[in-house]
This record gives sequence, C-alpha cells and structure tokens, in this order.
Amino acid sequence: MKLSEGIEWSIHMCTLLAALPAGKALTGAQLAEFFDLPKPYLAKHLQSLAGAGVLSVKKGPGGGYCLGRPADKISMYDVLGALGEVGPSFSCTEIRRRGPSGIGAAGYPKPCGIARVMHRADQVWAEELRSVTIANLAETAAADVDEEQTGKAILWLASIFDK
Amino acid sequence: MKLSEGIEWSIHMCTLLAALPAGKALTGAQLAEFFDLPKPYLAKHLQSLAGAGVLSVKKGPGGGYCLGRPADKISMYDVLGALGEVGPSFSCTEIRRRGPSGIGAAGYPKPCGIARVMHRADQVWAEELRSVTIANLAETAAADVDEEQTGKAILWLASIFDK
DNA sequence: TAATAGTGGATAACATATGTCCACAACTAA
DNA sequence: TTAGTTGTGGACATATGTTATCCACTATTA
Repeated sequence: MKLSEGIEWSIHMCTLLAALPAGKALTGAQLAEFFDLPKPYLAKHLQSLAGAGVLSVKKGPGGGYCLGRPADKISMYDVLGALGEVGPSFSCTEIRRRGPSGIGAAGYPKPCGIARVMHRADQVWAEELRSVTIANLAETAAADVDEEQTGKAILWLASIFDK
Repeated sequence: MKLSEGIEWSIHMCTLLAALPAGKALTGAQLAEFFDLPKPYLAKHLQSLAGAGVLSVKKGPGGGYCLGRPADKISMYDVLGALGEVGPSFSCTEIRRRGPSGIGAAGYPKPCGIARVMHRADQVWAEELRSVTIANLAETAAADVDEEQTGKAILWLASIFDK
C-alpha cells in the first residue's frame, strides 16, 4: 500500500503554481530547480498532469506550466488521478472459485465479500482526498510556513519574472 | 496504491480456518490445495500470519494452522498488518526544505500539510478495515455462497479429518 | 525413534518504479 | 521568416519489490 514519489512532487508543484501571478507560467526546468528534482523525470509527471487537465501548458519562449483551472477546483484526488494512482487497491482474483470446493461462475452472483469491504475502504479514502483542494493546501502552507521561506520564494519568483 | 496478492489469500484462509471444528488445524499443504495456490509461497504468508499472532501453529504429526484467537477478535486490518501492508501510503521526503527557497529544518515546526491530509486519508481507510472482523466475513460468506459450494467444502474437510 | 510439519535462507523470474537521454514538433518574439 | 525556446514522446537503463521455488534444518508427537 504505497504511493509513488511523484505524488509528492506533483502536489507541491501545484501548490507553488497556485501562488503564481495570473498569466505567469514556470518551465519544467524552473520547477525542477525550485524543488531540486531531476528534470527529465519530472517532465514525465508534468506531461501526465497536463494530459489530465490539472495543468495547462504553453510552448515556446515565455511558455511553461500553470494550473489548468482555479486552485479551488483541483482536489488532491484529481492530482493522484492524473498520475494513475487511484485504481482499486485490492484486486479480487476470485480464488473462491478455485480448488476442490469451487463451483462454476454462475454459483457466485454477488461479488466476494472481502472485495466489497476493501472497496468500501478505498471509497472513504478517496472521499477524504476529494474533500481537499490545492487552494486549501495553499492556505494551510501560508499559515504554517516560516516567513523566511516565503520571502525567499518571492525573491526567487521575482528573479525569474524580471529577466 | 496497490496491495499484494497475498492479502486475498490470507483473508480467505482465515475465513476458512474460522469454520474449522474446535481443536482442528490444517497444514500448509492442505490450505494450498483448498485454494489451489503455490505451496512454498503460501508458506511464507502463513509464517507472517503466525508471527503476528493472527494464526497459531502446531508442529509435528496432526499439526498445522488454526486461528490465533477468536474470529471476532481478528479484524481485516490485523491481517493486513501481519503482512506488513499497513504502513503510511504516503512518505513525505520534505521537498519543501530543498531548492532555493528551502531553509533549515528548524523553520518547519509542523509536519507538511500535504502529509497531514494523506495521513488522515490513511486513517479513515484503516478505520474501515478495523471495523470488519473475520467473523463478519464468515457470516457474509455463509449468506452469499451457494449451497453447492458449502456442501463441497464440508465434504472436503470431512475427508481430511477422517483420515 | 521415525515420520510429520513448520522455519529460514538462498535464489531467480518478472513487473513496476525511477531516472536519463535525445531527436522532434510546436510555439513565440523579433 | 527565422531563430531560439519549450514541451513531446519514445527508447533505454537501473533499482527495487513482488511473486515464486527449493532445500537443508529444527521442532514435535505418535
């Protein structure tokens, strides 16, 4: 039961992009620099996020990535979904049909009870993540983070956009 | 976000063992036969389950595995835990400390907000699984399964214990 | 004491996650 | 128009984890 590391990168990137002035974008290279992450691999995740509409992309000079829709319309679940991390955690292989006591598929009109419980657990998990948006995270972060970091981030962004 | 296949095997095994007459046990080989599963690998899972106290084990002739405590005292979460599948799904690598805007660890007195949300989602997931016991599953299965299968299973068990 | 049963380690096949690289297409600004 | 910038998509390599098998060893009991 583990999520890929790209999840953390992606959500942090979205939170940063949510703080961008309107109309501005950051390139893949700039995002990689800000978070000190491997450029080429990060690009893969950016592609997935853009493909799912979580991010929007502009090519050419002055281009880059920005949020695909308002931050309060992007849930954490959406981000996970863009990276393909929200399938069912449990896959029932119907072992009840196997072995000496197994009977034909027709003998099992209802899904296996174990799968039903697992599915319910997945549901409440997903519901929890659907209830939190990038906008929520940005608020929380603003309240939690030291002013020193906020200042450094603003300076860094300014140095990008003033060029 | 995926659970190992051994989870399914283990929970089904527990449900079967819950239906055993008191004092009886099944060997690893018999369990593998009942579910048509690879013996040697199944043995690994049995070891983990026994190590965690979910199952109890008796060596030597007439030995085998049975439940380690009453079926209504074993939750699905316990079984997952025995197989080491209940750690946090999200591991925060503190990427907020990295890059040009990162500051010393002292600047982050609170855990990252993203990790907090993920943790909350894990909690509700775990709570759902803690609320269902092997006894519950056995009841559900008894109500759902065709009589044909129940009959075959009883015959198979009788053939084991009459030897 | 001999047969039965589980234990633990070594090993391997296979899939997935992670990470890198490069030629190419799309775009913008001058 | 053109030249530089930026993302795209595929091929490739590596690391890690899952699934699976086998075997020598220990413990137990009839």
